[in-house]
Amino acid sequence: MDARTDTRQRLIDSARDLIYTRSYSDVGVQEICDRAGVRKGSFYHFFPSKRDLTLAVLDQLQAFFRQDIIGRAFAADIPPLQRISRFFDYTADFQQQMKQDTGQMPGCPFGNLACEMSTRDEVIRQRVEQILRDGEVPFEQALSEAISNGELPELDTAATARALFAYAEGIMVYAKASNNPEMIRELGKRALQLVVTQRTA
Amino acid sequence: MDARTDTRQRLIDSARDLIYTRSYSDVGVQEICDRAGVRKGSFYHFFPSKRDLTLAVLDQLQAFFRQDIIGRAFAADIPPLQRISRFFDYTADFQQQMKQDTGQMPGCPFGNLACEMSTRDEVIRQRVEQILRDGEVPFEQALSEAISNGELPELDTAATARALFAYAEGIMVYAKASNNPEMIRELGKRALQLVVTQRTA
DNA sequence: CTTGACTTTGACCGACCGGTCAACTACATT
DNA sequence: AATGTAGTTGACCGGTCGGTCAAAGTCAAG
Repeated sequence: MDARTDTRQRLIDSARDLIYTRSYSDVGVQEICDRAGVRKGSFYHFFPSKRDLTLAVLDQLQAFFRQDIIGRAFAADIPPLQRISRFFDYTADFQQQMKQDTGQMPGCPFGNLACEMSTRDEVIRQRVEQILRDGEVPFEQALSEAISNGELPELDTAATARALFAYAEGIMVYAKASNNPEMIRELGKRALQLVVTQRTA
Repeated sequence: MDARTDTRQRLIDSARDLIYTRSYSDVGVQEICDRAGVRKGSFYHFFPSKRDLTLAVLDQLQAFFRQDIIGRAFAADIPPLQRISRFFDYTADFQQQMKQDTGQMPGCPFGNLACEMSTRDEVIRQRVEQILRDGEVPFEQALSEAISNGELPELDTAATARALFAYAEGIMVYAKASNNPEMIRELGKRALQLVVTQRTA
C-alpha cells in the first residue's frame, strides 16, 4: 500500500466515521484530518473540497452497503421474498452493532445525507439519488424471481421495489429518532405487505 | 402585539424558515437574527441557546402540521381510509408549493431534524421522537373507525399506524433526494397496502 | 418623579470554518 | 548526480461559530 493510497484512504475512512455518526455540517475538515493523522494541507492535495471527499465517502459506503448488506441479504440460498425480510434483519443487526459501538443508532447514511444536503448541494443530492435508485435493483430482482417461481402474481416490480426501499428509509428515520434498532425489525415485518396487489376485506 | 411577543415570534419564524429549508448546522444564530431584524444580544434575551429556539420551532411546526395537514386530511367528511390517502395528497401539495417558493423540496422537518440531530442532541431527539409518536394518532383513529365501519377487519391499529407513518417518512426522504414532490403521490398510493393483514396469492 | 422589570444594543470572547499557498521532503527515473 | 513528480508541512486568509456582557433605553406601576 503506497503512501498516496494510504493517506487518501485514511481521510475517507475518517470522514466516513465522523460524517456518518454525526453530520456533514457538524464535522469540520480539521477534525477529519486530526482523526486521520493528516495535516490539513495534505487534505487539499488529495481532495479539492470537502464536498469531493464526501462524494468519495458515498462511493465507499455504497460499496460496503452492496457487499455486506445487500449482497448477503439477497443471496440465493433462500426464496426471494424471504431475502427481503432478511434485508431488514441484517439492517437491524448492523444498526444494533453501531449502537453498541457508538451509543447511538446512526441510521441510513444515504437518507441522512439526503435530508441534510439535498437542498444545499445539488451534486451530493444527485449522487445520493443515484444510490437510492441503485438500491432498488436487488428488491426488483427478488420480486421478479418470486413471480417466476409462482410465489407472486404479475405486478409492477419497479414501483413495488421503490415502495419497499422507501419504506426501509422511513423505518430508519423512525428508528433513529427513537434510537432503537429493534424498531427496524418490528416495522420490517410489514414490508412484504407492500408487495401485495389487492387488499383483502 | 407587544414587542416581547413580536421579537420572540419573529425569531421563531426566521429560524423555522431557515432551518427547515437548509439544516440546523448550516444556519447560524447571526443569520437567524439578521432575517428577523433582531440583534444577537436580543436573541439571547429570549432564548438561552440555539437549541432552545429549535425546540420552540419544533412546537410551532407541530402545531402547523396538526392543523393544516393532519386536521384537514383526517376531517370526517370522507370515509376513514380515504383520509389516509388524502394525507399523502395534501402532503404532496404542500411540498409542491414549497418547491415552487424555494426551488427545492424540503421534505419533512421532523424527519430532517431526526436524521441530523438524533446523534448530537438528546433533548432534540426526544422532542422529535414525541412528535413522530403524536403523528401516529390520527392514523390509528382512522383505522379504528374503519374497523367500526366494517371497512377493515380487526387488526393491530397501533402497529399499523406506526408503519403507515414510517412509510410516510420514507417517502419524504425519497422524494427529497429526488427533489420531486410528485413521488409522494405515486408512492403514497401504496400506503393502504400496509393496512392489510394477509397477503393475497 | 422614581423605581424596577423588560428589552435592546453592540462590542467582545475564544474557537473554529473551508480553503490557500509557498516551501520543503522523499523518491523514482534518467 | 540531476531532474521531475508526488506528497507533506505549517502558517495564513477572511469569515463565522455559539455565546456573553455591561450599559443604555423603554415603559408602566407606585
